[in-house]
Amino acid sequence: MDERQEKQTGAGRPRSRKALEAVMTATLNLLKTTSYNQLTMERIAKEAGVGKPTLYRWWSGVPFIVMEALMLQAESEIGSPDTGQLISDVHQYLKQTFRSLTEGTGETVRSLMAEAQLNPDFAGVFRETFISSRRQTLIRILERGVQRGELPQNADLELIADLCYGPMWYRLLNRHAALDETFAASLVSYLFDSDGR
Amino acid sequence: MDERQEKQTGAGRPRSRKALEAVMTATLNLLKTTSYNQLTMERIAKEAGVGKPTLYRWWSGVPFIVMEALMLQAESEIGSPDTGQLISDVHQYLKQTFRSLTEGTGETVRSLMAEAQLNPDFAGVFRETFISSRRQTLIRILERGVQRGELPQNADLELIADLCYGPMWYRLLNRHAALDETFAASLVSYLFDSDGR
Amino acid sequence: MDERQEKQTGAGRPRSRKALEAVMTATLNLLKTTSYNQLTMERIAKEAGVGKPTLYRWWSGVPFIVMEALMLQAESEIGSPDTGQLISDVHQYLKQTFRSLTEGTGETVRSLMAEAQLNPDFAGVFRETFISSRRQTLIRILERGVQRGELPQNADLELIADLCYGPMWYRLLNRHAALDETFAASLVSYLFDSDGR
Amino acid sequence: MDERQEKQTGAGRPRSRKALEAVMTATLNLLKTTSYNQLTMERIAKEAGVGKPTLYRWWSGVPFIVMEALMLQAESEIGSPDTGQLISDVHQYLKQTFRSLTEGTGETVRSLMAEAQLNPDFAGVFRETFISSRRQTLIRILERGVQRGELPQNADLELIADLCYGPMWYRLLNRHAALDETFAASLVSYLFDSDGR
DNA sequence: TATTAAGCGAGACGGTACGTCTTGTCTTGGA
DNA sequence: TCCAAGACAAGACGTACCGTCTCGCTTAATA
Repeated sequence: MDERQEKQTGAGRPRSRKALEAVMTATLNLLKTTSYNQLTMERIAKEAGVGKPTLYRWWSGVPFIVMEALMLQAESEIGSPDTGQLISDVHQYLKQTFRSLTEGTGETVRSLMAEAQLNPDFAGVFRETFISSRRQTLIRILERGVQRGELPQNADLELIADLCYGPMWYRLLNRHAALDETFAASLVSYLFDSDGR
Repeated sequence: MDERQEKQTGAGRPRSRKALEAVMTATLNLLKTTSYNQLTMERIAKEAGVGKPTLYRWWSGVPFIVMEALMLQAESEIGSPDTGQLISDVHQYLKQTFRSLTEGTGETVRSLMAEAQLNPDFAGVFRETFISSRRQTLIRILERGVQRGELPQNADLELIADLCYGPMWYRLLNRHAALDETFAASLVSYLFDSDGR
Repeated sequence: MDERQEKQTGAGRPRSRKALEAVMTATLNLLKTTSYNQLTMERIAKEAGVGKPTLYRWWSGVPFIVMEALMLQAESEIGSPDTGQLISDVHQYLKQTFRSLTEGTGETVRSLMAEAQLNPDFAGVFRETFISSRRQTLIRILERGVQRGELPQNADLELIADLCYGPMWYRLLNRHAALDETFAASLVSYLFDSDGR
Repeated sequence: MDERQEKQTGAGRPRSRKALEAVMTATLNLLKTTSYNQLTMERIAKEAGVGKPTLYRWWSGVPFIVMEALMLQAESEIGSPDTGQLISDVHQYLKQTFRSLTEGTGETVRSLMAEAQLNPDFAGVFRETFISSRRQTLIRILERGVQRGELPQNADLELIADLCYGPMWYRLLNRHAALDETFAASLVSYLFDSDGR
């Protein structure tokens, strides 16, 4: 994922791990006190005590830095539950995800999704790095459901994934209702429990 | 929708209809050839042959202009189908909406949603003016379904609306799959047809 | 000097004397609280409760209004002394002029002179209307001195006028020293009193 | 005269000599074809091929740039004559000064003096940098006259300086008569030659 | 151990867009 | 018929960031 610290062919000073860490820390600090759209390369550089060229050497813009900082922070915060039952796996997973968004990173995640719409260079990276991995986790949970016979062999897992993630993103972005446990329960119930209708 | 030209309390030159129209036209023209995030107040002013202060007198920024232009263009493009049957009403409505997004305004709508994430001043206006009206249309369709007995009296219409709009926005923003007729059909089938699973 | 309030030939609403007076009053009021270069046509119009086009109908810019207001205010504030003696006439006249500048209009007069440098349209009017009349007053005092034999028949009165007014303007504009009575006395003494050297 | 390029405390890209020179050249060029009050920061930036922030980094406005350009151009154009005689020294000095103003920089100098009246930030700098140095030159000439006994020990040199510079500025600003050699001669004669009256 | 070249901070650079201000003209409706 | 109110096109203002560049200092692997 990161070919940056290798090479080191001949002489010369190696790249400073310290600078990278300072940037990540500074970014997370700034996100605590200011909103995403107030972040600029200049501010991050100043806060991290790092030169702008250093920033540009390793990242091509603010959203790339923020995404990396976010993934570094949230690393393995959300696991993949395996209770042996589809409904409770999905329920668990959604609850975890909602909580993570509500309590912490929601604002920033919203901003990154927004950035991905406006910045084509970032869009691809964001989807393949950030979104895709989480979607895969859900798809794997669903696949286990198919194996167990809880879903039909020909179930459209992509559609079901959209039906789980779609409403989540919709509420996250549109803010017309909370991403709380009630919502997770209703969602799971409506989607998987025939009696829930 | 626009109470501005009514103010006209006493004296004073009234708002120039010509300038307003020039701005709307220029904005739509620019959107045809450039992407949303290349739009600037200055470019719009120049294209419309209008002074910047005139722009700022009536709109507080690019997204507000774009939203108004979009609503003016799409006025009544999407109707509210009434076939007498819930499933086909929803199907019809989603198909219409998807087509409108796919063929024309999708790019710009995505950008406005993104803007709403990054620009708090715009967020409220966007949701209350743009999103809300369309959501109401769907809710009304669902209510008719309840009246006809196609949905139970206590059905959670807000949840169902989220399950319709959520996946749409998710695909629009995340671009991992098309907003085509197949998707509309699958969605409706999964949500309302017990045999569709 | 002012052919504006006459005519009133046929029908129609007569021109408002009230508006003119309001402009003059408003201008003088504004000059009490703000500096000349903060004056704008718009601010004067607002303060006077007058439309901008009305302002432009009668004056072509801020300095023209200010000059008229100033002359209206200072009308006959400075007389032409006639003590029967050249030296005391000039001394008297300079003292009067210095006092008027120091106590009141100095700031504004400085600004008008500055404006005349930057604004060719104003330059001519300013010199012919404002400066010239005062210069003539001094020249007349000097001529009386020639008639009385206090100055030689071939005295260069223009040069002497420059020697009186020049230092005054120089100190007014350059502010390196005060325009006080001592200065008036020294000036007269150096210029007219052979023993004063 | 310019302690800016010496700062260079530690790191950082040093001030670009090229940019500085381009600005000076562009300013002098523009002054040849347009009048001072048509000069704007934007035009200078464009003509010099320099960004506006670079201009504002080093100068706080148009008059500051113009003054620097003028001083750079006129550097040591006017010397301090020393003929051994007061009258001819002053005469020489005034002739030089008049010629410089008449042939070249007069227009711009007038404008700067005007600017100093309207712009308090500029006023101080202008007087201390531009005016003061020239006044000192004249005062030194007069002091030599005192040492030689051509002027009394207690002569008021400041007054005499005002009597030389005052009429010059008066004619420069008021334009009622030329700044020619005749004027220089009359002035010197009236001020220093008892028989000249 | 000394050399040496890359990485580093700082920050100036040419640009672009911002949102505000003022100018002088115009267009209404009310008096 | 004249006016106040104020909208209009134009364009300069001074600021904030952008992404690139040029410095001189620091630092660690190579020789």
